[in-house]
Amino acid sequence: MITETITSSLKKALEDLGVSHLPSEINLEQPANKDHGDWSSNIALATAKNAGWSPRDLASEIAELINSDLPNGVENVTIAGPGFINFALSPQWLHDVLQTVLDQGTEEFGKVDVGQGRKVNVEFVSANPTGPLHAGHARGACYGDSIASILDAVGYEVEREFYVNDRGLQMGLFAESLLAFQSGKDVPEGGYGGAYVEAWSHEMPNNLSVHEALDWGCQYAMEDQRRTLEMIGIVFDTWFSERSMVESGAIEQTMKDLSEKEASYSQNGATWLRSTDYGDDKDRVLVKSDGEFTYLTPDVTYHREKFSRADWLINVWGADHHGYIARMKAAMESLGHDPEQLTVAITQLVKLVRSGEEVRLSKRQGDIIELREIVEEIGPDATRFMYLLQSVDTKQTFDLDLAASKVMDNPVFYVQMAHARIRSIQSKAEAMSMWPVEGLDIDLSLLEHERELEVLKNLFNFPDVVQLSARELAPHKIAVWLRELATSVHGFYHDCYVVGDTVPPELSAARLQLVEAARIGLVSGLDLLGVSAPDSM
RNA sequence: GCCCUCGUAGCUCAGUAGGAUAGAGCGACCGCCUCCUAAGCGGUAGGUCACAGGUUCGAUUCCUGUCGAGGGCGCCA
Repeated sequence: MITETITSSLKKALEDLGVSHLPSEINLEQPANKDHGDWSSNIALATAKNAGWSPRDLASEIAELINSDLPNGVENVTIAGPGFINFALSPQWLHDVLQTVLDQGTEEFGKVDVGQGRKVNVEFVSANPTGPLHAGHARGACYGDSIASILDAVGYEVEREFYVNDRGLQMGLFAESLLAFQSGKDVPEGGYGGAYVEAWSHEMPNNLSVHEALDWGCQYAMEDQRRTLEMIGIVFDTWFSERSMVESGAIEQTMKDLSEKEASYSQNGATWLRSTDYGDDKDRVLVKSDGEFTYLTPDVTYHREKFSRADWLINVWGADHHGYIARMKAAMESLGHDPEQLTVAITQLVKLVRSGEEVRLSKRQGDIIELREIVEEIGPDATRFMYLLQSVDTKQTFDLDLAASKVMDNPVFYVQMAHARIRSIQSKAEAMSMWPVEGLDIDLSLLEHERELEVLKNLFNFPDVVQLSARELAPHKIAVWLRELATSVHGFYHDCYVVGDTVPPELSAARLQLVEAARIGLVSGLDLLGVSAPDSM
């Protein structure tokens, strides 16, 4: 690859000049400014001081050495600014990129093997089975599914998991609320009064015990949530039941083990986790003085169970749960697990805006905005793309009008449109028997238009973007890259006619190759976000 | 009081394992269709990267502090 050629030429020049103390890796970057060449190195700036040179002199010597024996594909080397070394390349390297993309196709392009088959468990959504999924669940749902896809692409063995809180106080209240609605009584204190509870209660068979109503309600809610998630293409491998850990005795076992490791103690009639031993602010109650578990205890058991199935655990939690991280890590550490192998990704809140006004999510009134409503309003693709467009570290303002609009302002349509245009070109070429191209000699060196090279540069970046988004668990980097690729595709489309009377057949053939590579790029990126690539808009 | 995530163009947001003149979309203004989707392309205007120190050849990026926004600090989940 060309970048390796450049770095080895830099290394050789540095050796020839007697510069030691090289950094472990020589980094190259693509300068924003085209006057600075195709690739740039700051190695002279980084090493000059130790070597006793001025950065600019060192850069100048390096450039002279490389210029005297230019590596294949490099046209010239110049220095600029405080001591940057800039490489101008012939377009050949981009034609190589094109060929690689075509050879790899959508199955391979952008995939690498940094995970090496290690098992990662991504737990997300995990909403209580006491009602439909609402807007607040959506960001974590889209995010969790996308990072799972990205980790899969970089070689991890991924399990998507939903933790079902099918026992405990909330479930009891939910069951009683269903029964109350069914028999026309008042909802119990702290119960669920939403309109959906009343609607569901009419579906429920009569004369159920509280226990039976709980089972029924849990199943009904899970089924409702599963269908909603399916609407946006999210399918879980595992739905893990909290209750199953009571029945199997796993929770009791965990209590016993914590006690044996002296990670827990009794005080004031309750059992406490000694979480301050591992950096938590205060110790936490595991078993209340009334004998009931707190929510923490099954959850600790659950995480421990997950560790028996995976090498790396990722939890996607909302910002309101961040205070919970320390105690969970402390619990895992006291049970002998490495807290570094538990990653908690926090998603900040989303503010929904419609007609320029914030959509209030008032759960107390029961008038929650259901995720289903959003998907029905704007469609699954817009739902996923809009949620993933932005870093989950920042509060998001989600404009429902924009997401629903079928105009260029809408990023998802902009990207999908690029794909639709490509398919349009391909079907036209197909009708003229120019595509697919078979067995012909295709001269990719005909591709030297600025717009063509721009598309190829973006394609070149994709594997790095995938790795970076995996390392940082940041799907928005994929979304941003897709917008850039789409921009270059629209520019190419505008300035470079592919199939037509005015285009020489050899150029058409070469451009059709580029079009196919761009298609592979768009499909590959969209796939990681769970967004479709339609043939027409 | 302590902890977490933020503060970048009028708006919505990228960018930062330290790099050259800080980017995109929208909105505003000005151009571009006999031909593959004008659902597009190009250009102009718009910034003390919240503020103040520090480290560095170089800081929007790293460190400290201040201010501002949201979230968290339960024998609730």
